[in-house]
Amino acid sequence: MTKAEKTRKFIVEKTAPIFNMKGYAGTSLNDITAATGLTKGSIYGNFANKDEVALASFDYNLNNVSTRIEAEMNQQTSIKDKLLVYINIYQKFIDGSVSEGGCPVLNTAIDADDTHPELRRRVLKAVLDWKKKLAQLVKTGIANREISKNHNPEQIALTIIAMVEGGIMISKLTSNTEYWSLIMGSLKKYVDGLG
Amino acid sequence: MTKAEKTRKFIVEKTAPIFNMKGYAGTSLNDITAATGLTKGSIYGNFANKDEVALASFDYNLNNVSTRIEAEMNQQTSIKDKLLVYINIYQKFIDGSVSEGGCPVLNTAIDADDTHPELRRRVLKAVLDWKKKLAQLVKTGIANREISKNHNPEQIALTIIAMVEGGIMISKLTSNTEYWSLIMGSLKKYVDGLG
DNA sequence: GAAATAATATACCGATTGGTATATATTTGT
DNA sequence: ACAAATATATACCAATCGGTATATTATTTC
Repeated sequence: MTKAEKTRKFIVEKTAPIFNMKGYAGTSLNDITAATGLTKGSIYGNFANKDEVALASFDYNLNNVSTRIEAEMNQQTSIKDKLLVYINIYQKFIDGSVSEGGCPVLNTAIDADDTHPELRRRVLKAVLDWKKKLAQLVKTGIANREISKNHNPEQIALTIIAMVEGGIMISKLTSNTEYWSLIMGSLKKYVDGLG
Repeated sequence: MTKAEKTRKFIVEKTAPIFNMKGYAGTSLNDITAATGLTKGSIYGNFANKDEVALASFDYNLNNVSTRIEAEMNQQTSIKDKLLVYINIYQKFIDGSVSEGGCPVLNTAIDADDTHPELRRRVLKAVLDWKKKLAQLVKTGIANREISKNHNPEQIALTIIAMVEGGIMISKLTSNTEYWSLIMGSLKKYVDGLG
């Protein structure tokens, strides 16, 4: 790994949480230099512009989250338990240990959908990939007879995503983890009821 | 209504959609003057600063949405139908006829939770009020025997809010109203199952 | 309708915005 | 170790940021 690659990575690691918390417009180059201790010249030696830093930061935040989820899923054997991994990592979503500032998919979707086409494109892809992955799990569950076949995999996938993201919004805003537990309780009942 | 009050209202009406779309940091005073056709002097003659315009805009957007929801609820007789009014106004949420740029509760929660304490306070109150109202409806439904008594009203309220807001995020991002229908299909099933 | 008052426009302020040209270090390959 | 290449820092740019003092124009009130 060359020096520049290391620096690029370093910049992204320090900057990604800021973009996740403050959004694209709310994050200034001054924020970036302050967080990294580097100068503007150094930032622009490694990135063409603020957009490139924001996009790399989103990719980093997304990768962080999805890697963690995937690892958690791999520890589960049944499809239903895989669909429910979100319940157990709520603390990490809310306290910031996975991604400071909450879920980058939710944050970026709201931040960018009316303002930043390229960022929107990436988060759109993230949501569609997520949906696809969950729907595939459901299909496997139907093939396994773990889930009864009268269910629509896409609908289940979308419902899970909506409950998770809506739950993150509520829990983060209210700083109330009990709310998260209640919403996830409904999600568990929903998934259990698919059998 | 004095001239100044009219102007204040006019400024908010023209500016509120911009704040809803672009967020607090993303909306500049130039945006405000461009949208109203007024000058900066006129804006600052009616508002102390950008914060006041943003707060008034949020109040306006929130009032727009909750007035519309309340009207819709009043047309329904059963508790379950009241809990499901969100389904039928999805078009208005997504196409912008209720509030351009999507749901102001969701947008402002994400925009302000890490950046703007006063705005956060207001949207927090909005969510808690919403939860309280839905929980109260559920309690009435339990008293009516429309909903069975083994249910937790607060949990039901939170679950509905999460599904609605998560559903708005997904539908708005993907511009796919079919996704909204599928998620609301799950919500309907959930509410119907409370009986 | 004139005087007092309230509302809007003009012209400006310092600070900050994203971005760049160039000089100075620092790595890297030999 | 030394040159060539790369990476970082300095110093600057025009444009825009939120905000204000003051002048001008409407609107009330008598």
